[in-house]
Amino acid sequence: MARRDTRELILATSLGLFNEHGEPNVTTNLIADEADISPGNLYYHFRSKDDIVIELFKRFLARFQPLIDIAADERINAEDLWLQLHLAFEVKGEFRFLYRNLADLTARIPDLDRAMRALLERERRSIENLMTGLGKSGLLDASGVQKKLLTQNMLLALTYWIPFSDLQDPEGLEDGSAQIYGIARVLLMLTPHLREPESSQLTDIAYTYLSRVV
Amino acid sequence: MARRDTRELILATSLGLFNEHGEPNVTTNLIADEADISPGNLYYHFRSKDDIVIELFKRFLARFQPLIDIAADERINAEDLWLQLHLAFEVKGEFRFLYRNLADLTARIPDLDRAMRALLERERRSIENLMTGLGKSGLLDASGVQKKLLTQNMLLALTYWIPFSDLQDPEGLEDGSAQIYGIARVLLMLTPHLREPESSQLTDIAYTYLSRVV
DNA sequence: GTCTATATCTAGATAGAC
DNA sequence: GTCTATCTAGATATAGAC
Repeated sequence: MARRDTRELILATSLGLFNEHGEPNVTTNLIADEADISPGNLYYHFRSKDDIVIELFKRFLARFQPLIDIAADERINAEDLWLQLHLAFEVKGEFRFLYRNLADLTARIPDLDRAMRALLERERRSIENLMTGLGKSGLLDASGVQKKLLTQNMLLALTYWIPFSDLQDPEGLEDGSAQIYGIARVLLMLTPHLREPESSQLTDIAYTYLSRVV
Repeated sequence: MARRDTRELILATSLGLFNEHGEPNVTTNLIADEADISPGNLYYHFRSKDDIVIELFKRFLARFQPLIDIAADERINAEDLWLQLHLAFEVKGEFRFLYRNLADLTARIPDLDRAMRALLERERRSIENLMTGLGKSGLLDASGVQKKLLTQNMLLALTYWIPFSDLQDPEGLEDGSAQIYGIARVLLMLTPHLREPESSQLTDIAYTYLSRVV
């Protein structure tokens, strides 16, 4: 098999196994076995197991980073917000192993630690930008402290809803229903602080999508 | 040293190290070293490392279980709710290693998996009881779907705020400020759905406590 | 590029003396 | 009850043939 193909095969296999069993529970031998290659071959393509994790993280970042840069723009309507959340949860679901063992992975791999901290910070700023935009439009009614707590609550849901859901109902992530719940969850945090009619509009949109999976 | 003392010493040392470094990163040799005993002695008192984890979980449960049984009662005033949340976050902070590696610990230790699932379910019901009580008193204004999402959001924060906070600011858990934020965070989810004057009352209480740490 | 065989290392756990 | 010494298993990673 061509060099490129095997490398991609290893990555795809690793991602699947990592997501299913958790990264610490997946050995390099298992990856090789599942990919129908030898352990030695795996180490021809990757220097270490951490190297695989780092490469997967890069792929995740390439997909995810653009999504939060969009939100840094000023105005955003309800449909856009939904779509953006949808894409965000979708990508995080595809790379959910990263969030399942976040603390240990960052403790073990300094590069990942830096990158993940930076990413969380960007996400936080992205949410702040969103709220600032809503505030300027006179749509958001919340004090400074409320905004701060609200931001952290949304970030918490954006970070840990996927692992939390995985814990209780792993299948929900496969069929996409868990992602829908995640979106609705984040929107519900926001709507009580929005002025009408936007609050009701966003609530309606959330309910419409929710009705597909409930 | 008496049998009892050494056993307790091992547990206390393990808890400290687990919380600080994460359970997977703490070896039995390190525990023994830190406790100034031999590895062999450790295995005289505990059959396995998992045994230590299970015993610590039992201690956690003995502290935590009573807290959520209180909430299952009908009426609860704002001060009680605050106190209950405070105690809950305090205990979870003391045993935070359990939540940092929740998925892997439950995957590895079947007894812990069952117990943790049962605990999460009890917590969920406890929150539902709280909201049902508030609804009966005419204080809570939320639809069925909203209640469900709100419940899950609160449970998410109750489960993952501690690890999330640990990730960003480990010291906040030592001085207790992270716990205060956790409480305010959960209360803020609830207040937008409460009728006046209870909503404002609860918000004021949250702010009062928050002002101590901001 | 890929394989088989193996080195290395570390963790959990045990044996047996004291 | 506690120690020292050691076993064993399993994981990452490498060496060298093909």
